[in-house]
Amino acid sequence: MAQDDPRSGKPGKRATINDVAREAQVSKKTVSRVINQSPFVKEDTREKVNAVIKALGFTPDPQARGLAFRRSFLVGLIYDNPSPTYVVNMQQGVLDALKGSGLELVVHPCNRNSPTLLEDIRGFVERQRLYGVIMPPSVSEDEKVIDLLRELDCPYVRIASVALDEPQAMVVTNDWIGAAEAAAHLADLGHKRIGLVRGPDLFRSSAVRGKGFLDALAERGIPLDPAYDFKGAYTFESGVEAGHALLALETPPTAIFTLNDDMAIGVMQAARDRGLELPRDLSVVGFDDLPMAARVWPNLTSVRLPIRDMGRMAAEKLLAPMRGVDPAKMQQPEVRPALVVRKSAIPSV
Amino acid sequence: MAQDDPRSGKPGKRATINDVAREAQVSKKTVSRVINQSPFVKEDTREKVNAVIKALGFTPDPQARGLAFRRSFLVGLIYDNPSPTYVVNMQQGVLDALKGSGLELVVHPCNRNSPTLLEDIRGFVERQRLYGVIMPPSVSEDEKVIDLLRELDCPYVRIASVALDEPQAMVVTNDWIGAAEAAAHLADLGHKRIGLVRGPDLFRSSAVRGKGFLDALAERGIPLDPAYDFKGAYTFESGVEAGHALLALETPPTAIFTLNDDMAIGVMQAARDRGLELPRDLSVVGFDDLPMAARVWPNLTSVRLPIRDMGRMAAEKLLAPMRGVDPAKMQQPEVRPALVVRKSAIPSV
DNA sequence: GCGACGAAGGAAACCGGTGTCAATGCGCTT
DNA sequence: AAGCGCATTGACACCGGTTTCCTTCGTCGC
Repeated sequence: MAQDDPRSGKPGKRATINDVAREAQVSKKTVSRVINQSPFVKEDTREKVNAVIKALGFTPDPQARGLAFRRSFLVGLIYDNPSPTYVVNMQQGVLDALKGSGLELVVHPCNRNSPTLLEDIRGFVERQRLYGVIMPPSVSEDEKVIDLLRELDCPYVRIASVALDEPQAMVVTNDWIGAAEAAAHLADLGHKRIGLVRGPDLFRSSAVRGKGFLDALAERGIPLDPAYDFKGAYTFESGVEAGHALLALETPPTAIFTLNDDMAIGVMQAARDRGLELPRDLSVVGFDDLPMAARVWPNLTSVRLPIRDMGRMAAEKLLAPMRGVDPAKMQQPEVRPALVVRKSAIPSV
Repeated sequence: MAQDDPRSGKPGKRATINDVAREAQVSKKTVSRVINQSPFVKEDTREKVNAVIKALGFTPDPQARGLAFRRSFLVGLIYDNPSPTYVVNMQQGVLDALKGSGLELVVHPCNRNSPTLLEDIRGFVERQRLYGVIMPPSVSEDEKVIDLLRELDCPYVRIASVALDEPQAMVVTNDWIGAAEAAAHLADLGHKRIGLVRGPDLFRSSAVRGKGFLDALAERGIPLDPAYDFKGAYTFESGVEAGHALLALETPPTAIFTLNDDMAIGVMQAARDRGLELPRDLSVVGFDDLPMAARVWPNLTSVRLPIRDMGRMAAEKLLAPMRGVDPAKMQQPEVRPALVVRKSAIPSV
């Protein structure tokens, strides 16, 4: 029957809903019902329409659909995380989940310090009528941004190390346990004098990881000398600084746990600058397990977060309504970090 | 006058073109003309309309506009480059150029080895009616993909180390000169036995960089021992392999140039595994200048490509028609890599 | 046998812009 | 003064879907 249609097979022309309707001898509204899985279509009709859709290779136009729906089929990824690895893995995870859903991913980096942050995001979300937004830290921890999204009535999912929102709008990572495992690892290696290099307060992860570390040490009866507690900035440079500061102490630590990998590598750099041999003279453990961690010498022991999975889970939460899943009833798989033991931390002498 | 409009100031309702038309007492077509910078609008009218647009905070709906234009306001970034740093920097550059244009960036990773690559891209481009596409290597070098985009009548800009297309559809990087500078650097340091670790043939950059290296050495009368010419895979692991292969030779090279940083770091790893001390026993130079290059020990001398700028330039080429610039007449700033000298290459003993 | 009701499907308006084409008004020519 | 050409503008259909509302039909209860 397709050959009765003068336009079938003609390349360069996309089939429209009207073509399908004509070919299937139904109204376009019925085709629309089939597309949108309306339950008010007889089984026969549905099959007939689906057959024509397949024969014509029809795909509904997202723009037209979006116009009518007053909502686009675009998911925004709003991020301010400076780590390329983090961003790309997160994107990948989100795309994994979006595959086949008809949604596309629009990336939107932002700067939390910018005075125009809110206008910027408002413009983006409002103009594009986003289907939803996914945000990793630290922008996910900005309540002003969240308030804005609520005002704009834009669904969102936040990724963070603390449950800041209702479960269906959050993917929570258990950074606490990751840091605790790292601390336990160092303690088990016999270290007593363990330094801590934190991140900036702007990141909730810094506080959570720090607490995990302290709790694990406390459990083992190892105190944290306040002089061993250094506040860094999650940057390589601040790691170098931290390394020098801690290693210059009269009785320096025999091991240092940094709350991210960039700082760990900075600490290693500082140690080497000071003539120490690694890992003999200093054990180091990081957090994030960047690709770099496996490349530096000595290979860095670090805590890995399943970032891609986190992105996928966030997107799945966003899609839950579309899939007819009650988001409140979605299982909440815990995101557990894993300690990746390499060579930068060895038994204390 | 805005207060005459009962809807002005009402939050939650976006102003439409009809609101503007009513308020400005013109037809919506005229408003449309103003939006689209049509020259057939009297100056008075244009100003009046613009005033109302500003007063109402009107922004045209990209979906509606796209529907009428039969083209969306989305730019696709189709990539298969495995390096997160590369991808994120490229994204940033593209976004730099897109800022204020009303276009958004949709990311679309792909796999050149996938049998569904073409269908995948076709679906993406056709369904979204993309405004244009930007492609970095290696997918930018896939002529099947390019043919497809031409068939779909989708504007594109390719980024590559070889001029594969018309100038307005290309951003060409001069990888040749980057590699030549690296080779010259090693030669100037007194090295005579210099090894080369290439990338896979799938990447044109590998051939171009390799040629730059060979040309520079030839110019200095230094031959490349075929045994020193190793074909890697642009991966860390292949770098390790290359390092072992070259360093196991009876008279191993005193310096190794790898065509990317991942392999350089692999070579360094292999050297260390074999008991060599770096950089004393082996000089290494890489290409890409990943963030990692400045972190590893010894800090890696490498060739930096301005990836963000490349992304920006590519997007600017895509935008040229919209901006009324004749793309053939755009200046073609050459993308020159720069050798970043660090500590991994030192004078030959 | 008849009205009520729910399922199934269709006609027309609508989402918010753009294209087409004709109408208007103006200055200038002849 | 009529005619002409150009700059400006608007009416209306259209882009490709969805929503609203209405019709039709088969079935059920009384």
